[in-house]
Amino acid sequence: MARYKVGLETRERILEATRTLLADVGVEGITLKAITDRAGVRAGSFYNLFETKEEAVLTVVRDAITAMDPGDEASDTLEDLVNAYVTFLTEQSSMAQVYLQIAVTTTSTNEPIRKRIAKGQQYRVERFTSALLRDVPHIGAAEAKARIESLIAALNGFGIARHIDRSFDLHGHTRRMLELTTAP
Amino acid sequence: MARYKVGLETRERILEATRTLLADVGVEGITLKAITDRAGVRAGSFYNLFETKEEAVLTVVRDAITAMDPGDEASDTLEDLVNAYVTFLTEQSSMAQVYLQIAVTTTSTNEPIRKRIAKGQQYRVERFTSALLRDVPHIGAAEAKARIESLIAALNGFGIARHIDRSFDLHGHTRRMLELTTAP
DNA sequence: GTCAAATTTGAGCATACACTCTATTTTGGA
DNA sequence: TCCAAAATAGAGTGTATGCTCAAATTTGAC
Repeated sequence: MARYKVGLETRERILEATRTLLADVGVEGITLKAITDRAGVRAGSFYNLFETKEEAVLTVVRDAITAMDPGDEASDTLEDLVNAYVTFLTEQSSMAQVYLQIAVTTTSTNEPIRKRIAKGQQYRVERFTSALLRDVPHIGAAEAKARIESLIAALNGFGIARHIDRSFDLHGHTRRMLELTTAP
Repeated sequence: MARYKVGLETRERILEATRTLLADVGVEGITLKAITDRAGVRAGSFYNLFETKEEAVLTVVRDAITAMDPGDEASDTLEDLVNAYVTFLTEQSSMAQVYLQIAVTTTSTNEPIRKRIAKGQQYRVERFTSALLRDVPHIGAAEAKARIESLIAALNGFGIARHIDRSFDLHGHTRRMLELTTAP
């Protein structure tokens, strides 16, 4: 448990190294050597701060899931919410990358994590649905929710498409999807 | 190189074991022991057929990418193409799962594979765009392509959403997305 | 049934891996 | 400056991992 300032900084360096390795190389590239090399520390330092390598990886995974959770601002329009999500996908790219990887690879052996992700997605659906109903109240709650579920899943698909092909027009497709979702 | 019938069958068993392990456990669970246990063979048999573990994994990856490639039928409607894709996502679930995992985790170190996936996606975009233009010719080629890119990325996002949450209505959302895409 | 080719087994090898533990160095407060 | 707590380095340990290789078994054609 880090107490001193240098320990806290080392911890953060280790987590950042783990995160960028996950994003860059994938889970198979996560060895202790790769983490410590990237963080600029040695094994002893690592184990002073984390009990196991697994603990560091799980911390990064939890951070990524938490980072993808919507904030609690009460006054956002759907457009603001969508743009914030897309901005996150593009600007926090290693965090978003870790999140998408987890979302795809989470298996029955990782049931708690899968549920955590599903819960975050449901929360996002609720928040985006509320925002949509403020914009177009007459479409009804069930229709609004269905539209938002499509929207959010599509945005995740757009994030992946952009990863595969850098020329994918993430903002253009987001705008199109937003127009279709908010159509009266 | 398998010559006898039993060798060919063993090879297929090994590939299937590798594929289902990738889908079930992810790349970190791919050890030689896990593969051979699941395939019901021993290490020597494995290495009679594959030079390295990596070769077996890459073969499975390539098979998954190839399986996701659209077929060459010339007369399909967009609805047929979309339904075939979605059926594949749901019924060939370990193959689709491997594909989505590869798509998300492919990194700069796997540039040839990323390009292979991007090429397959582009081909799918072309085929689906042609089908859309047969349905609604007046929207123009650029608009049709943009709509199809959104559609395909969204379908992939739907596949992931269903993986996270089994209650995600894949067919319902697909239908909605298809209607929006084909709107005049 | 025979027999050469193919396949399979499994003991063993080298090494990468996660981790321990002790000596040394650094930090931070008095 | 002192000193206890915290942090760090790195040699070493045990084991999991990918793979080799020779003996044994099976396959398939004649």
